[in-house]
Amino acid sequence: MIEDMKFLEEQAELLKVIAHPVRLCIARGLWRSGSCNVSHMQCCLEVPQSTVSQHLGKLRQAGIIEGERNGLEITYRLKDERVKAILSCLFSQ
Amino acid sequence: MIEDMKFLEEQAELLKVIAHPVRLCIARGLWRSGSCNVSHMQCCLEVPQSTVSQHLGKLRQAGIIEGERNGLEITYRLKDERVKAILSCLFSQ
DNA sequence: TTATTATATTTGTATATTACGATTTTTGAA
DNA sequence: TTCAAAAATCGTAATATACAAATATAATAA
Repeated sequence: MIEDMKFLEEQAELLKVIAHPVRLCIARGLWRSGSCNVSHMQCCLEVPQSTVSQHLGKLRQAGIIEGERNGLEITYRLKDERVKAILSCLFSQ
Repeated sequence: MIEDMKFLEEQAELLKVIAHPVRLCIARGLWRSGSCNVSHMQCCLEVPQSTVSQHLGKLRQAGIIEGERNGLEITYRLKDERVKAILSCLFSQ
C-alpha cells in the first residue's frame, strides 16, 4: 500500500500536461525566451488558433503558465519551478 | 516553424509514459530501491496482475526499465538517465 | 509427464484526449 | 456606436488510453 497516492497522482497529472509535443514546445519556448504572446506561438507552431488556445488553456489551468494582457495581446510566461527543472533535464545541452 | 519537432515528440512521448500514477509509482520505487520483482509491485500497488504487467510493458517498450529473469520471477530496474533526473526533480526532499 | 507459480499477451469495452471549425468574448481604434 | 484583431470557448468526430478478464507462455517442482 502506497501512502502518498494523492501526491503521485498530482505529479503524474503535472507530467501529463507537458507530455504533449505542442504543449512541451510552448513550455520550452517560454522557458528559453521568458515570455511570448499567442499570435507568435501560432505562427511558430503552425496549428490552428483554437488548437493553440486549448493547449494554453490546459497549461494555464494546471498553473504551469500565466498570461498578462497588453491591449489585444496576451503574453504568457512559465510560472512553475518543477516544470522549469524538468525542462532543464530534457533540454539542457 | 520548429525544426526539432521529431525530438520534441520523442521527449513528449517519454514524459507520457511516466505520466501515470501507477507507472510513476513503479519508476519511483525502482529509482529509490534499485530493483523490484513484479509480485512485490503488485502487492504494493493493489491493482490486478494484468494491469501491472501492462504498465510494465509500456515502461519496458519505452526503454525506461529492463527486466532480468531469476527463475519464475522477473526483477526490474530503471535504465533511463533522463527519467532518473526527472524523478529527482519531482521527488527529491 | 502434470501441476503450479510468476509473468506476459490478447481481447473487449469504457473513458479520456485530441484536433479543429464555428462561434463568442474582449479589447482598442475609427 | 461599429469594426477588426486577438484570444477563448463550444460542439463533435476521430483517436488513444486504461482496465480487467481470459488466455498464453515460461520456469520449476513433484
